[in-house]
Amino acid sequence: MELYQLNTFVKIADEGSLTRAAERLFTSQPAISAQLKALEEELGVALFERTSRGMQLTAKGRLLYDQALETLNAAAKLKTDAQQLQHELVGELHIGVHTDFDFMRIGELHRLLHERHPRISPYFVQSMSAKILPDVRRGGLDGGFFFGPGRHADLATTALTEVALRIVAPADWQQRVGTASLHDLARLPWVYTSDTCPFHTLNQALFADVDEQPGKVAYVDSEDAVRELIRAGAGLSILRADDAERLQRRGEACCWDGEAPAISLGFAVRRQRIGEPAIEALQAAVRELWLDASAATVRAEA
Amino acid sequence: MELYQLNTFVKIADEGSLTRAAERLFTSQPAISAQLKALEEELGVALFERTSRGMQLTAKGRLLYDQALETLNAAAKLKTDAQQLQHELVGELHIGVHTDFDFMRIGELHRLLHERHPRISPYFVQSMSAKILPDVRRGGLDGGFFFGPGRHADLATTALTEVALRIVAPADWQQRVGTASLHDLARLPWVYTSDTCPFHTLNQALFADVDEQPGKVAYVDSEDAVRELIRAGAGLSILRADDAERLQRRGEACCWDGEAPAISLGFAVRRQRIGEPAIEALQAAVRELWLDASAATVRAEA
DNA sequence: GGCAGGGTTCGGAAATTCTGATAAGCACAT
DNA sequence: ATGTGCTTATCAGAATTTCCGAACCCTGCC
Repeated sequence: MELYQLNTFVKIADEGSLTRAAERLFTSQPAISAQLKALEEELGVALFERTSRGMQLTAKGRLLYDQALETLNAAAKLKTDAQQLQHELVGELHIGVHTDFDFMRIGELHRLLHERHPRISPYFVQSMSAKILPDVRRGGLDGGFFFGPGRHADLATTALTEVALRIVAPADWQQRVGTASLHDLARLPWVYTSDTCPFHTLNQALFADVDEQPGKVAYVDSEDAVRELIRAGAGLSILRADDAERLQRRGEACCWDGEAPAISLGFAVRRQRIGEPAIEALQAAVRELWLDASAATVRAEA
Repeated sequence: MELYQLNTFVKIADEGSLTRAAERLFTSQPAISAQLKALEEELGVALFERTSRGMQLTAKGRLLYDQALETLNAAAKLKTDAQQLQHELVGELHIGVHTDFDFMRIGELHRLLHERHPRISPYFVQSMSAKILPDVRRGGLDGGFFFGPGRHADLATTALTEVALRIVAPADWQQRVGTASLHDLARLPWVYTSDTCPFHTLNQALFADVDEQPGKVAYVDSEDAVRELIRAGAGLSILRADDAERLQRRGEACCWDGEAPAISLGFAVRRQRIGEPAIEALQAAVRELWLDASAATVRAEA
């Protein structure tokens, strides 16, 4: 039993005649006669009554007609859906996000992707720069944001912007930190997210001139934890300037007045996968969001 | 796009391998490779990712897999349903009933037919002997009950039973009718259902000896109307004995004490259609109900 | 009785599908 | 590195299926 047989079955029933059905199917009358005969034999049911004026559905034929139509409709839908999919991007994108979702404008990114490619399901996974880049390289993530240089032979990275940083301390350290020099700060206890964290690298660069290594150090595994330790008075840390100033406004921390270097925000995908439509779409959306002038304007207005 | 292609699509997806799918489909690996290729080209969608260890559904393939399965299931259901129908009787039977449904045990007949042939829809149409037989001959009815001889070259009739009749009169005619002779009755007004009604013929036979024709006559078109006219005091009529006696018990009529001939109850189908399974089934059910000893017993017990 | 319009059957042609051998790619073990 | 074992892709020719055109049969109608 094949679809073309069901189709001729339905057409014969609609037309009530082999001859007319043959015309509508652009074939010869004996051809569809044979198709129908084969179908009837396979089903073991006489679908039509042959009269001298054409073909008339039998009672059984009428019962099966609806099911034939259903089957054909299911097949037709499959085909049109497939051809719809032809030029669409479909699938999942796993995207590593290394810091606050709102700062990273993940909502906007999601909307952008969904508008252009409604059949792509993005998964945003919170992680750290230090874990995101290896995950992208290994294929666990399709793309990811990161701080720092991010130089890898097999990663294609896009520099998005520079993010201002500040050195923050617990709120009641205002006295100790206010006028301190870098040299002074180095003696105080520090908190990092991990030793592969780009902030850590940055820090070491910061103290390269000062030949003094930070005193007591705590390692935690998220920026949330850093903020918490600062609130708890554990030590200094480097945070995004906006983050730091918000803490200060709330009285949960104080900022060191001196210069802290900016860090570059980037987005990485595997170099090997460049050319894949979904990867291209992802990169395009990220670039549009962070680099495109018009998008930036929209953001400023919002 | 054909069902066999959808089937191999699904099988490949299930097995994750062309080779294994080929085995399950009892064909060669190149054959299904070609089938899949043709399907993918027609849909314009890559359904699988070819890896060195087999075939893996793409995201689009996964979306279309369900629809392919649905289509195949619809087709499979069509086929099994057809093969189910193969040995079933399907269709409508229009059956003419010329007198009370309960007396004709139409409920039992329906139950009998439905048990044996659940896909047959019987339509019981109330009519009169005089209309039923021509309708059966013309094909408007598939079968019908009738009173009287029912001799027709193109009808196959089954004699079911003899039905006792009685002559009834309005309740307050007790005096006029009680000891009357046929000769007396002939002078009184009569009511018939129609002049082609077998009762009418019967009546004329009844008065053949008596050379006196019934006096005033009313024609109506149903037994209900006859009963109504008797209640209204319009005239005499012939009714089934059970019917007549029931009227008498209720005080709505009185019965003439003399002999009234019985009339034969028959069932007719077109002779030409003997051999058609549905017609045979109908005849069989009617005969079983009216002629079969065991069925008669059951009726007596009930 | 002939005609027209319908469906069926037939042999040969055309198209499709299948097969078996072969090639080529990848993973894993040696 | 090399070989082995697995996979899928491709090809030419064989096998099968489907199709066409011409016959034929049946029925209803003139």
